[in-house]
Amino acid sequence: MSEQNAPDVTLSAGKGFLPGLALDAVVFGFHEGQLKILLLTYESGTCALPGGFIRDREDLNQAARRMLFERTGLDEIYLEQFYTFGDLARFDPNPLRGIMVSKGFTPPDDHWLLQRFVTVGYYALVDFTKTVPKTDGLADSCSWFDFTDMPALMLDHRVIVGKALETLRTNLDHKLIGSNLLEETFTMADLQRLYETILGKSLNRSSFQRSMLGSGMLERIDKKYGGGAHKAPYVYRFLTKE
Amino acid sequence: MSEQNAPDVTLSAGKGFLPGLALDAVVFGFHEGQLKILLLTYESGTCALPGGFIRDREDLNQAARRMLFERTGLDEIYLEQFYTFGDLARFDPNPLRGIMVSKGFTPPDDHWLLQRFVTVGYYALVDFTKTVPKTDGLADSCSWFDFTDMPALMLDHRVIVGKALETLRTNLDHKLIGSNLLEETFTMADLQRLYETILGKSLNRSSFQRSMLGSGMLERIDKKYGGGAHKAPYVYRFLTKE
DNA sequence: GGTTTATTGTTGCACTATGCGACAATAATA
DNA sequence: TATTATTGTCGCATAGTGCAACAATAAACC
Repeated sequence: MSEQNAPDVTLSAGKGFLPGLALDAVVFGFHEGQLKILLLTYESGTCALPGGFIRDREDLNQAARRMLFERTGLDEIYLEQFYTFGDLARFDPNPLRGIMVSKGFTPPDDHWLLQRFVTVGYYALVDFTKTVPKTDGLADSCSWFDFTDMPALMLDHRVIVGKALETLRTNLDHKLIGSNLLEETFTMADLQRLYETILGKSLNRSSFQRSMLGSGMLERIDKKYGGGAHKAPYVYRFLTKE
Repeated sequence: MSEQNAPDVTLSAGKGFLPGLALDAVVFGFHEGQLKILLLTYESGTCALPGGFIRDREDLNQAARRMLFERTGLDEIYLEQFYTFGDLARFDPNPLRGIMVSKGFTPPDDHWLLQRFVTVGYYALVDFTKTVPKTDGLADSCSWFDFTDMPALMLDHRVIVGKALETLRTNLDHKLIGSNLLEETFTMADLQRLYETILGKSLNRSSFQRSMLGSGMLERIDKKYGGGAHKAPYVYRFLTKE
């Protein structure tokens, strides 16, 4: 749980929000051959997933979209709920208390944000180039990190990230994951690098090309010149935007 | 959400439980070629999924196991969380109020069970022959229904069942679903019937047999005599109990 | 301008997985 | 003893994929 939206939320005694329930999002991006993740950093030094709370009269999934819009400036994000984390062990008020104290606010022990929270995990796929990360009230910054070079995260957020990646991997073939992480047009090499990065293993080039072309998801558009001292690759676009 | 465990829970004002959060389980069984589902029936005529609440000092998944043990008498159940339902539209106190009234208890409008609940969905696979269904405080009975002949369900429970089946289908190959729904030993025809029932389509017999044997999951044990006027089939057992 | 270099698009071959049909084996029944 | 229904297995056609090879070619180099 990343109890953001402070100070308004911090001071509100939780009024207007569902009690004990939060949501956290693993926001994936892809840029220059690197898988990226959006994280909040705090003055106290810790890092966390962007998260939020659910309003009294708001769908759970809608709350996730609202929170993501606040963090990324993006509407119509590819978003999927993947798991709800409710272990008792994730109940530890200290990290958040430290953050609040470093912001000059010393909460009482029974502050609503310091109670036990169950959190619903979402993962989102966004176009890195179109995202405008924006911090929330408590955090110091909201920014991209290389997935392979992630800092330590608050509470069980690392576990949440792990499960998100796992889900992303198993969904890679069936859902239009590429079309949400890449820009409008891309080369076959771009697409393969994305797949290899997500799966964490290298793929055979000709097999990959054949299967992608055979799937009928791609439209070949142009040729891309200026890519280096070699044959110019075709540029593709996804046919099926869902 | 099936707010069971009454009357104790009903009258407790929700003390000792996480507020606004419930869990519901889609319990699958398989018997005589039929997929089964465990449902609660109420005096008021409605039916619902077995469900429960999470204690203050209890893991979410542990609460699901506890609730399932109470309903089925089974420990060590194959259990998987698949989705959390939090639409505002599922907030409708009337069905539950009706149930309580039919039990002779007229709750105030602000009764804790009549507030909005988010529910975490689980599906469970159990050995039909070993299950001893047991009702809870509010329900009239807890019993098996043919999956193909399910009554109308309370609130959005039908949607929950649908998503559970969907998850079950996609997991059918990768997880040891057969070993949890069948008895210790079975014939290849039994196993194929299970797969066909879950997938909702017929499979080619020889291909199915070849792929199952090729997977290395099965151990051939005996021959089963007395099955009819035909060649006796082999009896198999799953090698990998996880 | 000719040559080199790196990358791309494509094809052939081997291997595996699977749908489908066929056939012999066989346990109970008539 | 013959019949019947079901089972275990095999052969063939087809689709998908890993791997290697090869020609095409845009930029860089001399």
